[in-house]
Amino acid sequence: MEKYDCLLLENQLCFPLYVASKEVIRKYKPLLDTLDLTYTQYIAMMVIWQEKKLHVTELGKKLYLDTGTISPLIRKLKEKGYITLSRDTKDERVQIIEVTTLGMELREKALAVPNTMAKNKCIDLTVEEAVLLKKILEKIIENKD
Amino acid sequence: MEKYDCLLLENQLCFPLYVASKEVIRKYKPLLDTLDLTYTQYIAMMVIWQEKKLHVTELGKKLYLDTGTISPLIRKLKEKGYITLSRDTKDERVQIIEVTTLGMELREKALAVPNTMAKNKCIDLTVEEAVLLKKILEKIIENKD
DNA sequence: ATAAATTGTGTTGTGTACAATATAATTGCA
DNA sequence: TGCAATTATATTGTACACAACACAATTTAT
Repeated sequence: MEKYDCLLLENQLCFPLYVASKEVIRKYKPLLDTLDLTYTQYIAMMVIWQEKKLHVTELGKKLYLDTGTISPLIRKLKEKGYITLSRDTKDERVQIIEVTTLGMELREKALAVPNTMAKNKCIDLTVEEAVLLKKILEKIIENKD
Repeated sequence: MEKYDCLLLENQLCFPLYVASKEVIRKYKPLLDTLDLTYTQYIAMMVIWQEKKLHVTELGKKLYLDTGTISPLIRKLKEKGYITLSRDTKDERVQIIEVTTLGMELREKALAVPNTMAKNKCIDLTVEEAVLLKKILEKIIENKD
């Protein structure tokens, strides 16, 4: 055991985590391109499809994203016509995101994304591995200070 | 089982992967700040500390990074004085990265990073979980087209 | 009621990421 | 040999990602 072993790339856990994350997002890219969505826009739309109507802050919290990321993101989704933005009359600071008809139509097309990912075995793990991986990742995420 | 369940954020594997990766990098940030390194610069230095001398393309391959990312990255490391850049006389296209004395001194300070991460249980997993996680992540990475 | 603290959002600056394109140097092959 | 293909790298453009700062609206405490 050498003194510098702890600084070898191959001994890091953070590095395969970082690479795997990017690789998986890369696998999504060709599918998302057909919807004219980026990965971040895609996960944002997932929340919006489910909630139909929510605050910008709620979206940021669910996605673990900063306002500096969320602000331009929702502007893009609005430009594409998938959402509308308005202010809460009760609290003028709050911006309300609402999905449009076009946005809900996109959901139908988006069904092809997880289906194709599964069919093409883009993340080729056994069910047990996938379940375990998800559990361990969630443990890391919960471990936030 | 609803038709749209496959589009729920909580049913994705990609999302916790993406969040966990960012969270772990976020944990490194205060430690890396003391070295005036970003996370990407840190993993680049790991390879450079190990190899002492290598080509830009080799570095990119090891880090799974594009030239568009590597180019400005090594420029920064050169500005900080941790590496020198020169051209291979045998092949003028090739740019050679070499670690400087200052770069090797940084390695000593950098030992504190993995040590502190471990001490503070920044990724608080059991040894079995960590080993398993690494193995599953590497399986995902190998599954590249 | 009013100053202080908090909340919700936006902006700016720095640093990735990567696709697409460009270009010069080198290699391979007819 | 000469030219096409390949290789190594750089640049440009788009889109995050987040820290730091700003600011207005709201809430809290006195």
